[in-house]
Amino acid sequence: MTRNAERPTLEQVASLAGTSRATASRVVNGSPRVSPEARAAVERAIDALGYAPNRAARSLVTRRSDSIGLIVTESEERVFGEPFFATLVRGVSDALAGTETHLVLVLNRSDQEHSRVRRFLSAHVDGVLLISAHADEPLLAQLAADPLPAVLAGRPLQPTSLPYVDVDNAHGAYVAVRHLVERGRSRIATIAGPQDMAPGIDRLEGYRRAVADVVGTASSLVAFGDFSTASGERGTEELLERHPDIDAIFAASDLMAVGALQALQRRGRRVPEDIAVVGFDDSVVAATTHPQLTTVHQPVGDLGRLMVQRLCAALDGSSPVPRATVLPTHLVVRDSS
Amino acid sequence: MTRNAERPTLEQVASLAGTSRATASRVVNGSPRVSPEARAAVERAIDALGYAPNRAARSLVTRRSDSIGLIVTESEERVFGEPFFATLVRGVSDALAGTETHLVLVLNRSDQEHSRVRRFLSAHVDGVLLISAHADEPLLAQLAADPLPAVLAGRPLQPTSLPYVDVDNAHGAYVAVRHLVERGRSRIATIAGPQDMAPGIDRLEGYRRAVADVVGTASSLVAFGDFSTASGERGTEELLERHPDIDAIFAASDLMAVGALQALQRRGRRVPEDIAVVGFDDSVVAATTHPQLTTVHQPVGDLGRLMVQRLCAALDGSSPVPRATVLPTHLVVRDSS
DNA sequence: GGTGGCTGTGAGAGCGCTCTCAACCCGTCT
DNA sequence: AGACGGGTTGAGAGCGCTCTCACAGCCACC
Repeated sequence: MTRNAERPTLEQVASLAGTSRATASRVVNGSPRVSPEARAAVERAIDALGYAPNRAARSLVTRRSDSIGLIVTESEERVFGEPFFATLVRGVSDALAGTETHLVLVLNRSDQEHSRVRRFLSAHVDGVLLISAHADEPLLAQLAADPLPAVLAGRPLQPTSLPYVDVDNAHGAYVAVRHLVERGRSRIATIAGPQDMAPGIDRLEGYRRAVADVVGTASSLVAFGDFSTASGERGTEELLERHPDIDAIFAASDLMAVGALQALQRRGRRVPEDIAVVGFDDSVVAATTHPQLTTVHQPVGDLGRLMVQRLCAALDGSSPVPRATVLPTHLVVRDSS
Repeated sequence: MTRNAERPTLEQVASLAGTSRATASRVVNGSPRVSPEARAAVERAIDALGYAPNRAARSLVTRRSDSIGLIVTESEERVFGEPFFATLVRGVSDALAGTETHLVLVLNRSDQEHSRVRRFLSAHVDGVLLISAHADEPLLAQLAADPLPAVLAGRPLQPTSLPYVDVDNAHGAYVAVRHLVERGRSRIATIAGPQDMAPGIDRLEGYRRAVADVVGTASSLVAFGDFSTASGERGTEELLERHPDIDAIFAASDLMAVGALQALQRRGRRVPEDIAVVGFDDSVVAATTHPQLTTVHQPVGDLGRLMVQRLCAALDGSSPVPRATVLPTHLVVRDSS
């Protein structure tokens, strides 16, 4: 384990450059108070030795870790469509690319690991990005009480002072339903998501607002699911039973929309001729169904990027951090509507 | 940024416990050379103060970072089915759960970031997990030359001394084709993946071996794709044109299988009645197609877990690290075959 | 009663870095 | 000529921890 025993230190750089360690440090950290000659000499020495600063030593004195934590709670991967996690991580990584900041990943599974996450938080990162679907996420309270800067993915359900970045779920749903109306649909039902999760609530609200905007459209064509394919099937069957005359379904997730397509096909209803279907997420599956799914796209990569930006702002205290940032969603029209 | 100014140090723990810093350190690190009384006193002090060791200070002296890097190259997320990344990370995280080791994520996008990755490697982690599809990945050579322990996901194409963990692509393909044979299919074609990637090569090899096992089966019913849906469509059309009488297609990825389903449907070929289709990956989309896709499941979570185990073995030098570890794949039979 | 080993303990060095502080050089002003 | 000020520099402390080393205490043995 004692690798890199030969890694050069700042001391060696300084002595090769013929300066003191302090001056070498100034060069490494880009201080302006260094003469051009000294700077050049140190830079030459750095190249010659292949010097890279020892992060631990630096952290010890600066009291910064130069890394941020990405905490993902268990349920998340199941709830969001699969591209979500990878795309978000990509966005976060993008935003971090120019900096020296590391991204430390913590998947928060069970309660037994909770203490681990806590210690982790307080000791090892400068800030935290939290991805959590659970409304009752105890970490939220912990983070709010901690001086550690944190940014949430998605609107939290309970009141908290922590800033968050979200996609405009309500407006996305609203636009999806308006689209169905414009296509001439008048009996538009929805399969809503869980009502203990912000996306579930907000997408249903968008649906309701759009339906209320249209005079003469019934407003109670709602079934509830859990974002899964199976629940989409169940929801569709329930809707067809209660309201056989519906001519459109807005599903609050692509997977539920897939379930709807399957249920409709089983019942012999043609999509989009008899019933139009719109999903939400613009996940991989949306392009693999038959017919291909009209769905609401959410800018997940931007979500990650913006979370980092907000966190960095909080870290260096340069600019005030807005408590809420909401990114626009947009409709992707394919063949199912 | 000067948060946690009040974080307790080992010194404070020791003084509260009435011992020296050295003894407190022994307790923290679980040394057996401490009397029960001293241990209890220190533990009480730790609880009272809410002490957590300063990682930077520890790293500085131990010369370990207690973290490992997960390096993912750009193309990867596109190539593998979407659940791949999340599931692998989950497996890695699982394996790390009991330890104090952190997981640092690096997405290696462009060449300009290459130097960043290099510095990162040499300075900040004890070991590396590399996920890379590219055969010509320059990091491979760098890692092989570096004393930094590394474990690869997937068989590397060029010869290297680095250990890797892979899933049994060839056998998975073999089993898939044998399954088609058992279902009575005799004109079995394949849409192979890119031949500059190990999974593409190995899955084709498995197909060829299975076909060779069956006397009287033609062996040149091969089209090539890039694992994407679109390439699956193209490959299917190409196959149908060249060999209109094929009665089964083994696609080297689920997405290509989806493309095949779409192309077949357009041509009015029924699946599985006229043509059976089998995919590879057991991704989310496999369960959302119509008919649902028979596919080869690969234990991606186990892949991650095992990579960590191999890396840890390399780190503590306890046991020799096998150069290759291959995990079994298995067929998931659904409706398309 | 002395020797040897074995256990538990504390003093102290030092990991590589940043940052404060005082010193220094040199040109400019009184 | 002396005082002053801005720019540049180096000495040195110290971040919180681990780990070596020496030593004190204790038992068993000759």
